[in-house]
Amino acid sequence: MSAEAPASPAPAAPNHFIAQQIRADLAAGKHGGRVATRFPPEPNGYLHLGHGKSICLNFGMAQEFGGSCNLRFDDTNPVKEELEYVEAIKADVHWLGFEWKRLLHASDYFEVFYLCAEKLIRLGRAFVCDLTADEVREHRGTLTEPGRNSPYRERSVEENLDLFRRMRAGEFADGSRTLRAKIDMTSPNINLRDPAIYRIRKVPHQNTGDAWCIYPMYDYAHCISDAVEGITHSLCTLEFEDHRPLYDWFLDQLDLVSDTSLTQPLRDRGLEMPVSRPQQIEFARGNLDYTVMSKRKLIALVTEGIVAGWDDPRMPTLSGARRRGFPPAAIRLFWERMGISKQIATIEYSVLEGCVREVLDASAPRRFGVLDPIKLVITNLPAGHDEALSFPNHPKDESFGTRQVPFSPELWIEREDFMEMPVKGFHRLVPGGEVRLRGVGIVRCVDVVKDGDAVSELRCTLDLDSRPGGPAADRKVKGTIHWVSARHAVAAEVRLYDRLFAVADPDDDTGGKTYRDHLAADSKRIVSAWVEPSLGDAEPESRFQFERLGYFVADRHDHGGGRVVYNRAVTLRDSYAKAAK
RNA sequence: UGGGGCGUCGCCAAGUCGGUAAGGCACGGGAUUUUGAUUCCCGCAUUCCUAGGUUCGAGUCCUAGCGCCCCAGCCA
Repeated sequence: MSAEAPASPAPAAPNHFIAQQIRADLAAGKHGGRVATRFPPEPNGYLHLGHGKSICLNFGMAQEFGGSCNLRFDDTNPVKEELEYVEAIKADVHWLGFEWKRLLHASDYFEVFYLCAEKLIRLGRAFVCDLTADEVREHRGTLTEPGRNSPYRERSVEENLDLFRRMRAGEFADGSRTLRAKIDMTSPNINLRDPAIYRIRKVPHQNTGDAWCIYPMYDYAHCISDAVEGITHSLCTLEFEDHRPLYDWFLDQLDLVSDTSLTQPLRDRGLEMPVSRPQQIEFARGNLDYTVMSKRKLIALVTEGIVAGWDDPRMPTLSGARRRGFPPAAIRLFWERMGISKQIATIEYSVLEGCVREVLDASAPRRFGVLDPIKLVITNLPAGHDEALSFPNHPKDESFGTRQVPFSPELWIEREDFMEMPVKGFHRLVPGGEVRLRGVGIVRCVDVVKDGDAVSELRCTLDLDSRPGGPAADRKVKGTIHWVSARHAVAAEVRLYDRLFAVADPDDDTGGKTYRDHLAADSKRIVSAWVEPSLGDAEPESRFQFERLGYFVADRHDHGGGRVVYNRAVTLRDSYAKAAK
């Protein structure tokens, strides 16, 4: 778990429609004043930024209203899910800054689901169906035509009970039978056309091993899980809106609140939780432009080697964002800024970058690094001059303290901070011109040494009176540039990341294109940089502002043990570059 | 052509008893600045998908359209 502080400044209380609903429920005395939510990922992939929205919402609402939020793995389909993802998901939720009340699995409730199914059968509300998957499809009808009843729909309760028990006992082959709810094959809502409740899958489950060979379907398992966990508000995305009648139907038939026999298996195991009658509320998932978020495409990026893995800093996964150097507070701020509504919306990537800058501006210590070096020699200082200059670690926050930065007459400066033939509006170093070296004083470029066409060295004189504390320390010059002492500099590998996709909507497949055709050409560049010594032994995952360049993070995996490796999270806003366009 | 949703500024998003369009981001302009960063000012929807209607008054109510998203897994 990370040492990240939870939210920084207390944001205003959210007032979106879900918060309003919860407030109203609280005021009406529903659930005895309790608020309980849950984040229910299926452990079949890594969490991405979109999941972040759901995490922030669910944990955020619990936090806001003095309630609790559980982490529940929705592990009802053993053929798709892997234990490997479970640990990654837990780490991501923690990293984002949240703590669950209980860690649970839908599979914790398998015995309850089973009891509930028998109850449904006894109620005459469920039946064992022998139709094949194809036949079920034929009977279902279409969007505009009603479906037809299964020929097995009118089996007796006794026969259904017998068959269902034998399904559980493993007497039948995979896919040969299902347990189905008996609702209405003519419903305009296709979800209500006798949906499957249980299917036969003779596959070992990551938690229950081979204890079961029948597994419950999502619609059935989810609402019961919510109820037995005492969830009060079950928040999910818009596509489940027309599943809500089914969610309510199961719960109303089962009446888990009064029928305590159904939850006895939990109490027997010491899993004591208040049973509730939860309410499902849907909100729009969060989309980000310039990125793909579908699990399928994310997997493809990884398996096709387009990126270096799930936590490649260009990936929209939470682990990718982490490795990129995005602070968790920035991701929380981002989703808070987007808000919660029912409008399907795609937020601009620049909003995310803005949040990262905002959080990092306040929290990242400043440092010097030169990514594209050119030598600058100060000729009026003894060659052996060696001095330690004191710099504040943060321009606006003294609590960050100061640090010593070694200074000598041979420096590295950024190649783009010098222009032999300056364009108008260029405020940096030019032949014969002056510029301030941050914290050093004003230098004048007296000579340009070239190697062929390429500038190899700038020879400058330092105005000693302009040094800090000197009589001309306040003399104004147009520009200030950063530097690193060549003698003391530490070599670093710096990875410059940019957006993975070149177009705002990589999912747009008009003209037969795929997201692969929209990949940006230069989303990753590696440069050899010179950085100030203090950056050499920083802890992995420490974030800094390299002055005038951007925010960088010491790579989680590759930095340390002799290697100095930084990833660029985001550049600084650059109004000069923007104006030049 | 069935059902469920959604349409307010470039991008998000408030607007909840109908009372005369919040806020954020982006953008434009200016100030401060030893980061062309940050910060700070100022500007930025006579108009709410369209067309009718009700009303003294409509983003909010009514009617008719239009557009977009989701649903026909023994996936979640």
